[in-house]
Amino acid sequence: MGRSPCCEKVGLKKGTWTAEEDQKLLAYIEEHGYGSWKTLPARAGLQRCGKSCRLRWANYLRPDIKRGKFSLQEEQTIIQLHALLGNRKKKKETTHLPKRTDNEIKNYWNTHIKKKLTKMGIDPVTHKLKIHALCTSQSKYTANLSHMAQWESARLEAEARFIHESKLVSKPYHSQSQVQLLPKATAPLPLAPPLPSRPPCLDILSVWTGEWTKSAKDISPIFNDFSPTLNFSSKNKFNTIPTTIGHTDNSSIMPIGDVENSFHMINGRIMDPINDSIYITDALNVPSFVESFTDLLPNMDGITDNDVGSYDGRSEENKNYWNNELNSMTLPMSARVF
DNA sequence: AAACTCTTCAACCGCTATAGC
DNA sequence: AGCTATAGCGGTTGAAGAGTT
Repeated sequence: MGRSPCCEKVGLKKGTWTAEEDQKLLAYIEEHGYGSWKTLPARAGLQRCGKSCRLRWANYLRPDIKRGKFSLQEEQTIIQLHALLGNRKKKKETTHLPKRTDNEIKNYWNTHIKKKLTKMGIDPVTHKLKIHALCTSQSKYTANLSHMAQWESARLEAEARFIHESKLVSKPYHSQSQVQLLPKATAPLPLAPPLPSRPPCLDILSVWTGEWTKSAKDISPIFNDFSPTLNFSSKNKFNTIPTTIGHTDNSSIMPIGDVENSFHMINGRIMDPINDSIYITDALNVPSFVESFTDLLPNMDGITDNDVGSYDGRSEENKNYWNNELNSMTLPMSARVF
């Protein structure tokens, strides 16, 4: 009762659309607009069900659709969002790729990205290591990639929490972080919750970028010495590097500049592997986490690398997006990874 | 050049969510 | 509150083209 009969049941046409049908649908929508898909086919003179017309319009005839090969930027956005949101959020992905249809994104994920991740030894569903991959001749390479995929997945979860927590703690602790800039003789800092900075880390997307231009054979040597600790590098264009970091006892404020350092992440804090002490990032020099993270989720159509520097105007919109996303997302304790 | 296999992607299916009565 | 109509989503299918033998 509740469902409208399908095309088959009412004897309507199915299958590939003809140019003539397209023309009829376009002409009708241009004149009357779309909506009320149930009655539209009859009024437009089409032997199709409304659902078929709606899909044809949404996935093919709509004038603002971008066609052709996906760009690296688009691929990265899809992977990033898939890692965070999973399969059931194609609609969210289309909001970041407004000129691509959900069907196109879904197809591209299934036929290209999923396959490529699998080839790299990464489970496209969990973004984690596929056990059997370790048995292959490229075991070290695939293990490294998988390791990074797990870190990426864990990082995304942690970052989502950071946003949430930052909404609660960022203002009260701003003054404390400023104390860090004072000379060593000032009062010791209290232990603060992690500030909403984005720790630099290896990024699976960087590997993906490499895959665009290099074969696995070419890039595998880079990861031969990959260790269980995060390898921080300022060379990654996606990372925002804090200019200073310091111990919680304020005994030193250590500039890191271009120096590569290895740290552990424990409970969302950056840990010194030698002293096992906690670093606090300099909030004055680090963009808010929301700003740095949402830089990974650009609506970049038509925007070149040169434009990125003046792209700050979107941050407010993106903050709102991620706030909404977090409000709709629950992060159980079991999901905590650090 | 023919037969076969693989890949891609438009279109469909079946389900859920939601609005309106 | 319950029913119906409609929109929209994820999963799947199959035709067509590309690639391989």
